[in-house]
Amino acid sequence: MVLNKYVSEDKVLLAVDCIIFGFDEEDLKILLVKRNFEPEMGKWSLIGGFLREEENLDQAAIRILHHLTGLHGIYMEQFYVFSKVDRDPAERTISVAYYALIDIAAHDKKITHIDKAQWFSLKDVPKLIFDHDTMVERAMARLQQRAKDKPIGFELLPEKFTMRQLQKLYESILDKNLDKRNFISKVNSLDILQKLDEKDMTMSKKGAFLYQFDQEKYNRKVDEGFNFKL
Amino acid sequence: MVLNKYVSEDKVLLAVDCIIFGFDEEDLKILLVKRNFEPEMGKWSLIGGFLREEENLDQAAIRILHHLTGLHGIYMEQFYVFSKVDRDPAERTISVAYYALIDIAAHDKKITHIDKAQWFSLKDVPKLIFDHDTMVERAMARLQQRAKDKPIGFELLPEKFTMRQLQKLYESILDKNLDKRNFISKVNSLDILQKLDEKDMTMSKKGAFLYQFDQEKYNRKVDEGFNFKL
DNA sequence: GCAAAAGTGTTTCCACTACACCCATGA
DNA sequence: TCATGGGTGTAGTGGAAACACTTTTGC
Repeated sequence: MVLNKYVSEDKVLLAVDCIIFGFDEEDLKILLVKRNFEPEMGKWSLIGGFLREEENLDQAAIRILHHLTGLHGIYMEQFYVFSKVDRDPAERTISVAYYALIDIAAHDKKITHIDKAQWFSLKDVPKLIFDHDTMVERAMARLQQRAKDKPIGFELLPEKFTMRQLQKLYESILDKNLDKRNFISKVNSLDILQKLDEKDMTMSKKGAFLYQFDQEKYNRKVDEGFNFKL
Repeated sequence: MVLNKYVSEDKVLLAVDCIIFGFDEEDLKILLVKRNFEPEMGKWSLIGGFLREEENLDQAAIRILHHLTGLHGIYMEQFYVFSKVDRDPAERTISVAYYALIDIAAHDKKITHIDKAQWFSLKDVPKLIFDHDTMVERAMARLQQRAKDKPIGFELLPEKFTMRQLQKLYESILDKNLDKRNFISKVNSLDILQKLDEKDMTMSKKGAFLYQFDQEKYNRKVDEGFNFKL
């Protein structure tokens, strides 16, 4: 028989909040919703929900993201817990924050059906409820850090993309301009992209070659202890 | 009036577990205790406790560390949340893991009064309860990462230390040998140490100069956006 | 005088940076 | 023919790594 020895301890509500990053060829954005319950109903907020008895936090994050956006198979990573005593005025709530990376273009139809969900450029994020502003800041910092040692950028792009798109994405994440030639040779040196025979003709008359992330090659390199730095 | 709209949500126990790193001139170690309550009484465990209503997680971590070791003013950092459904067989418990860095020598007297607390070399850690092994692994990974971009190593050394000690510490953390000359010139280039006129005579006939971390200089450099990399 | 740790510089190499021109095409 | 974005190479610089000998002094 297993005794419950913890009966005298306080229990708390454990929330999961998601910072959903997207990229639309130009700008890094996050997805926000108008909160439809009290407190702070009608204000802009991250999407979130509560952990349930039968799931772990990763599962909760996936469930919440899926429930509110219809999206599956999204890259998510837990990055920090926010626990200020009065962060939620309604009740003591601890929130585990996750960030998610999605390709806006591929999933836009699914998302836009949601009432009151809207993409905001990072430069242009409104005041959010509770400590959600802090969460966004911190998610951004973590994303910048991660971008430098793991090729997560690809999660934000369509399966096929041009070098130009990739560069613009990294410029958005790192918030600085990069040199075209240097960027390309760095990326090529990683040797994790497949150059396709197709071209993207939407951006120029000449057309730009499309590339594709090669997950297998990447996995092999990770196994070999290859040290990614972008 | 603020309504509690969350009444239907599940509440959970939120634990804090601490991976306490120490360094003793030779080896990187962690502090473990023999658990004195059920379940798993008598097995080796990280120190931990539960979050209380009136505190945030950082405060809880500080309280728990202080309560079990008598130590104050210790460097601590939250690094991950563990939430597997059955991680604690007694009851659903989510654990927020912190790592702490302490100077064994300076605090050893205080710590050793604790029943059943013991330092273990990292190479030599026994099987721990629950998922504490995973926590230790992950803490170690985080420590290695942090050591590279923030001079946290000094938290593990006495106030005054020799270059040799500092090097051995970094060798322990990074788990690889470093070149003496390269290490010293890298450290010197950071320009955050004060060389003292004193020498440590315990390790050699010649004696080795003692150094001291210069917090002010460091803070100034951080403000100036200096990019630490060790 | 020798063992044991402290201290000290130089060279090599590679990765990062800066930088400018031609190409292909549709209009 | 020209405007637009696509594509390509090189030289210079700075930090990281490799590397060996002399100094001090207690025994």
